[in-house]
Amino acid sequence: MIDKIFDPASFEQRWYAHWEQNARFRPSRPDAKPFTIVIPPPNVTGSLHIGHALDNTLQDLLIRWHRLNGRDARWVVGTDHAGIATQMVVERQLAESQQPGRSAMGREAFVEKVWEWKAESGGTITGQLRRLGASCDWENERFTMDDGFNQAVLKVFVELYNQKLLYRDKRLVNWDPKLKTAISDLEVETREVAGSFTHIRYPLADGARLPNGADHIIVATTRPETMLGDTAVAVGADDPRYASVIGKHVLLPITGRRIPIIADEHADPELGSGAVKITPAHDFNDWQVYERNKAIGWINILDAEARICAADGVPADYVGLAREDARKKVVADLEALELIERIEQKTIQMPYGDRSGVVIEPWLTDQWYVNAAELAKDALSAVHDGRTQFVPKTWEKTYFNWMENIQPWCVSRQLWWGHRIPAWYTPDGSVFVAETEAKAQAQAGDAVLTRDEDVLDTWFSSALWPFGTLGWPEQTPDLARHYPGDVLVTGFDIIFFWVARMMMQGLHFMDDVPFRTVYCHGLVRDAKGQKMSKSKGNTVDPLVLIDQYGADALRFTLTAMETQGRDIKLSESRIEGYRNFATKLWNAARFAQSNGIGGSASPMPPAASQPVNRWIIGEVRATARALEQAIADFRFDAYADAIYKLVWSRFCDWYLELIKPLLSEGADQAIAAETRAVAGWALDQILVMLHPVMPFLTEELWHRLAERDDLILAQWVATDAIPEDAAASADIDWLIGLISEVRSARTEVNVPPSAKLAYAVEGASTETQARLAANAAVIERMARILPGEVAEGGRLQVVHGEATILIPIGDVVDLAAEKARLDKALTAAIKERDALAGRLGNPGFTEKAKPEAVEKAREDHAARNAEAERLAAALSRLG
RNA sequence: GGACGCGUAGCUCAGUGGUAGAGCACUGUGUUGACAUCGCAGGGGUCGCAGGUUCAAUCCCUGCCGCGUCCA
Repeated sequence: MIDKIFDPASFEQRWYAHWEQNARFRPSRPDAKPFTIVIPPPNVTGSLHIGHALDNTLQDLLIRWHRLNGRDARWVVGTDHAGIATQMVVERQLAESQQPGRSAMGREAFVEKVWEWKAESGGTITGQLRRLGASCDWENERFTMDDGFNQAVLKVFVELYNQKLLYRDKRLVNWDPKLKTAISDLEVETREVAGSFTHIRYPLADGARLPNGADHIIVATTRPETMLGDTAVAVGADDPRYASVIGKHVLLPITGRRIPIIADEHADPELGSGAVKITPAHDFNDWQVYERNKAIGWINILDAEARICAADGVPADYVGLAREDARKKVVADLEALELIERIEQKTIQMPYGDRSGVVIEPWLTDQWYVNAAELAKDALSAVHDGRTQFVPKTWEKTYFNWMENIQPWCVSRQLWWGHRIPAWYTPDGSVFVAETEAKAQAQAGDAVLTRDEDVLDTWFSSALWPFGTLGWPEQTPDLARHYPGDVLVTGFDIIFFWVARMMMQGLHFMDDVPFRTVYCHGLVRDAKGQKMSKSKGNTVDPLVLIDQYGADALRFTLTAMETQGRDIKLSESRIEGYRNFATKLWNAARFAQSNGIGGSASPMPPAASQPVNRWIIGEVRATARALEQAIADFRFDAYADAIYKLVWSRFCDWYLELIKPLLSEGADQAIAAETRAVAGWALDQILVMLHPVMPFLTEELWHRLAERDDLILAQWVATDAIPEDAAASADIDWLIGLISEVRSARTEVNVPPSAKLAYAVEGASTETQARLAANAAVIERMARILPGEVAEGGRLQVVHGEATILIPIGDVVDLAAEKARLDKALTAAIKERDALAGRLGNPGFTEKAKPEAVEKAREDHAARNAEAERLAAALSRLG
């Protein structure tokens, strides 16, 4: 029996364990068409946040739907080693437990610690995905640092190197002085902060003067300390203020160095003084200037932690100062020299590391780069020609824009946790790249080799996820079968980080796109629309919501709120509402069971003679069609809405109520049997259709209603085999309309719900009379009226179609209220009738509008006109 | 500065070239042994503003205002 109380916690985890233990997530379907999704691998350090809940709910919906539709559905799962994030977590833990730090314990011991940590804590997120109901292929769970993946990474690195698409280069990188590693452009976020713009006078050397007589050039900077590394001052070639001093020098204060005045396009005469200081080693633009004017050279004045280091002209008392302290000291020293023109307070843009939160320093180092521009070519054309499609399409523009302006990708990181770069150096600096040290040694001959200390950017391996997880570089059957994947579901925020790079690597190494469709969902925000963040304290923990409302309710909420191209503002009342929806279905199933309605024997609808049964079969069919369309269109909200309406507004509100008389004692046995069969079938189809969204509840009810195989592997609704039944729809629509109107009329004139009244009918067609007779029991039950003697006097008049139902209510009647009610209905009918008449009277409409629109207007006009007449007649009878 | 998105009921959001919808909230009410996590009935919107196209615009076009995001 189905319990009276609906308690999702009592069965959710039980069903998950059952499915997983019985290999339900990946049934053997060798002959079926594959359907493949690769999960965006969560960080192994991670715990499930609401964004994961959304992302994985949508993926699970697709996977379960296709599984029900007979596909060989495979959801490839695993976790990402998350280089920086994981290293930070473990380092923090070491610090908290007073253990020796990373550098104290050394590389090998530290990496060992991280593996230990992963073994202990790395399973958190996968456990949480299970709570959500994610039906992943856990038997083939992968990790971006497992043996197979390591092979893939090595092979990709070596091949790209041999193809000259990956190279070592000395250039400015985004240096994170806290983490002491290079990071990529994408890991830098620009923030606006309050800062100052310091205008400095650089004295001209050798007695030179500007045309205006000045003995100095004014340059302005937000970072005065970098002047210690200046190697030139640039001015516009045609700038009359400075043309005469180009080629001459200034005496760089504090350092005493002479640096040249050069002409370069970087100096914009329109901006400020028109002259700019050039610090090639600490500014991206200035490095470009150096590239055009190599003679000026460059001077590095910062160490890895962004402290001033010893360099040409840097006074000894600066060495070792943090950049902020050096800035103050430079300003103070310049002030003492009376070389500060002025200091302007203004908002400035500063680069910050997205992980460390500290100011990023452009720093000159040797790093490994991928020639992303080359790899981007095919990745661009693959989207242009539709081999991969973005949904919603608008994200394609974002993708194009970035891909068309892509910069070399810095892939080396000065970390210990990650894939160590397979490059070896000889003492004289020659480099050998190979998959193993032995192979490198073979290339290097007798030379002593030292391996590169660095590891690869985490995204370097993530980019291989769609094929690395399927066994590549081995040519496995899995790879042949499941690459390319069908859909990638992800947040738009990682289009650059991940999607673009998977496209590049997939096309390069597999010669095909990694997925046919990229579905980008929005961000989950709090109820006020604020981005959720730990620092704001407005995060919601999906696990808490699951405990409170059940995973199904959370899943339904996220599905219903996922509309294309919009972020989700999550409100708890919505989750509560869908928990109530689950309760509603639970109770409907309980009712079914108590009336002898059980599981159906076949996916085909039972033979049905009764209009109400034929009608619900049609409603199931229409809903299944709508759901199929919703899946085809990736309209998750439409999926949720359609099944919600069927369950609540059709099945529960009407069907179950309409069949109650058919099941009552003394009812026709054959009709009752038919009704039980149809009701059982319809309820089963509801469970099937709802299963992708609410897997736990539906599986539980599926088994409570009958003993049978699991719902997760059931068959989707056989829509093709179900004919349309317009006659049944017309019958039931008429009936629902009648009951609704009678109820409404009763309420408006304050007839107590308990009063059961007699009625007569006027002007009814034979069809209507037949319908009234056929549905007498239901009309009595739901409208609380039954045929009887109708006396003159106060009566309620309900106009429904061509018929008017007369319900005498004698002294109970509130004549004024009834008059007002009819008046209101009449006014509405007249208003619409006249609007339609106006349209039909307009030759422009009748001549130019589509014929079917004109026809519909004529029909509507006639119907409204007739209704108005009957309402007027009813009013006049009232007197 | 460039690009994109969004302004529809009190709130959160669907939607359509031809009478505007849902959930929640609100009001009134409780007859039927599935369900008060419920039922029934109801109120509430010049669809941001201004032009244009059209027989017809909330929907298409242009401009403006407001909000947001990404890139520089």
